Amino acid sequence: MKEYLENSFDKLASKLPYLKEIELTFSVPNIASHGDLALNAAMLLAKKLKRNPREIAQEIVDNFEVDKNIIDKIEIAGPGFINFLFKPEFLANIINRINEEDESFGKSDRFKGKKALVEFVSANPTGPLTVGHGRNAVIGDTVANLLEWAGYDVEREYYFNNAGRQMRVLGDSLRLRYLQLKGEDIDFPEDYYQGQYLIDIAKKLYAENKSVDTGQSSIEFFKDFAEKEIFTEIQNTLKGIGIRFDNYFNEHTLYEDKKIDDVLNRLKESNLSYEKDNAIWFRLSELEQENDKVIVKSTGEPTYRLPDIAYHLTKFERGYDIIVDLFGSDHAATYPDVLAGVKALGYDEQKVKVLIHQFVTVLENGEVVKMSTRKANFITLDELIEKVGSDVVRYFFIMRNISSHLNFDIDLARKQSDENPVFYLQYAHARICSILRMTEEEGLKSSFQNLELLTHPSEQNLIKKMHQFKDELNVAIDQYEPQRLANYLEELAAAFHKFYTDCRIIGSGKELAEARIALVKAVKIVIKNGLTILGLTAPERM
RNA sequence: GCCCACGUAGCUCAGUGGAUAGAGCAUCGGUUUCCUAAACCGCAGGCCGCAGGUUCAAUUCCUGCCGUGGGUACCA
Repeated sequence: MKEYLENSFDKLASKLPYLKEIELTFSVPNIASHGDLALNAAMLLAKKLKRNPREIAQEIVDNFEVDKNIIDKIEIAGPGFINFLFKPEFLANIINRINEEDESFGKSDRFKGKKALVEFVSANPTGPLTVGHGRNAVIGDTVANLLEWAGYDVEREYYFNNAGRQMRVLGDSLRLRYLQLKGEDIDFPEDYYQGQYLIDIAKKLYAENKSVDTGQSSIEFFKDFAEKEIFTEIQNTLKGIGIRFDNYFNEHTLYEDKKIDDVLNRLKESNLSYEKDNAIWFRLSELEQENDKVIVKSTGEPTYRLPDIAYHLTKFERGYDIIVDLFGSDHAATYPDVLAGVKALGYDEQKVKVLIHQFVTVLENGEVVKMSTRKANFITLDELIEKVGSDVVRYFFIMRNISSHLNFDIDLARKQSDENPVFYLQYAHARICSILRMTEEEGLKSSFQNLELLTHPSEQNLIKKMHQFKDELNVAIDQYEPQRLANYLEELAAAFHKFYTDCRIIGSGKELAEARIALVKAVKIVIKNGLTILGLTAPERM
């Protein structure tokens, strides 16, 4: 219906040129008596035209060509709102469309032919994924799904670093655990990786081979072994919530492929770097940043900024139209430097969309669990999936605005598992499937012949809700706000459950019953598609 | 100190500058001879952190303050 008004107003603008001066936004009023869509243009124009807003509204309405088959009523209300009320028969046509388009209802080709890269998770293989990584993983995958529905060709990428100090400590931690298994009395350093998972890996190694060389030069071997085990584990965890990556990008290849040297040379040529105190500095103060920062330490080792810039250049070179980076707020400080570098080297940094999600606070037994991979004290994503299931995990991580802190109360998610919103949505779907099974037994079919019989307020409300699906989807896509879709689906499910209690199908007369079946099938499709985008299952029975 | 995000009902949180600020949970009460009660209906619950400003209109935009979290390294 929004589409219809937008097109109509495009035409109207040639008669009333001042309409071109403002952005026309049709919004769904929160009070039903205010119509189906409202336009606030008259108020916006009042000042510009120095005229009374209600008078302008009247002029707009007078010039608007009303198609009686589509629009029921136009009203001017309040300070100058123009409220449009649509003909129920017109609105009901969406039931046909949804049934026809079926599982592609909601897909668009707005960005057809465009390539997108979504980089997420990107945890280094030093331990199992935690709950915090879980939020990142689910948001990233859902954003990728949304982009796909908007027509993008999307690649999911995981960036990692398996070199450096962190990984050496990991390797040495495993070496010491291995020695402990051999019965040696080892004083395990406090700043080493304390987690049980490394003891388990040591046990596995020990079972395979009891005489591994454990001299100082063996750290590399232990590192490799730990990395391989941990990475396998990470991939299994991700598989458990339905996430797969197209690419795993190893930071190390940036060195092998001379990308790092390349960046260094280009910065130097552009006079954006200089040497001081034996280190190489990045002249960020020339790039609207606060201070210059070190990119190569006096030890010769690069700081994280250098490979990050080199990595982003490869993203540009690979020809994506849009580059999405997702990370937690603890990394929020790193990206301005990287973007400044990218821009200074001549790339369009506008293509990079940085999404920063806030932390997850995990509560268990009423207490906040502090997360640290290094310390043994963390809850793994695996444990969480095992406790509450993949669907609940995905939904909980996506149901809130990504810039809000998220409280994940494990006891609550588990204990109230039959009262949480995930099941509310899924139950609506299962209920419809059940209805369809029953009506089939009764010999009733879906029919578009008598959709005008769907006049009950609950039916009308349901139809109008379905009209909003694409709008909500577009907002979720354009604003990178997946929680929009979750909120919408809850509203749709509520509208369905209300319909279910108000309107029966079996026993309501063949014509009405068959129209209602068509309606309910459409709802099923929308819920299913929504759940699919969110990465959840749509159960047929519960 | 400085930078970023957040602050909405008892709790967890929705809310593209618009009309009477919403939902779930928790509390209390009601609905099943009938397609799944994992549902529906009702009661109650609010200085939208505080103070200014912009606007015809501010929970929404701007400034300051307070509170929470994160960042502020030749750690990533």
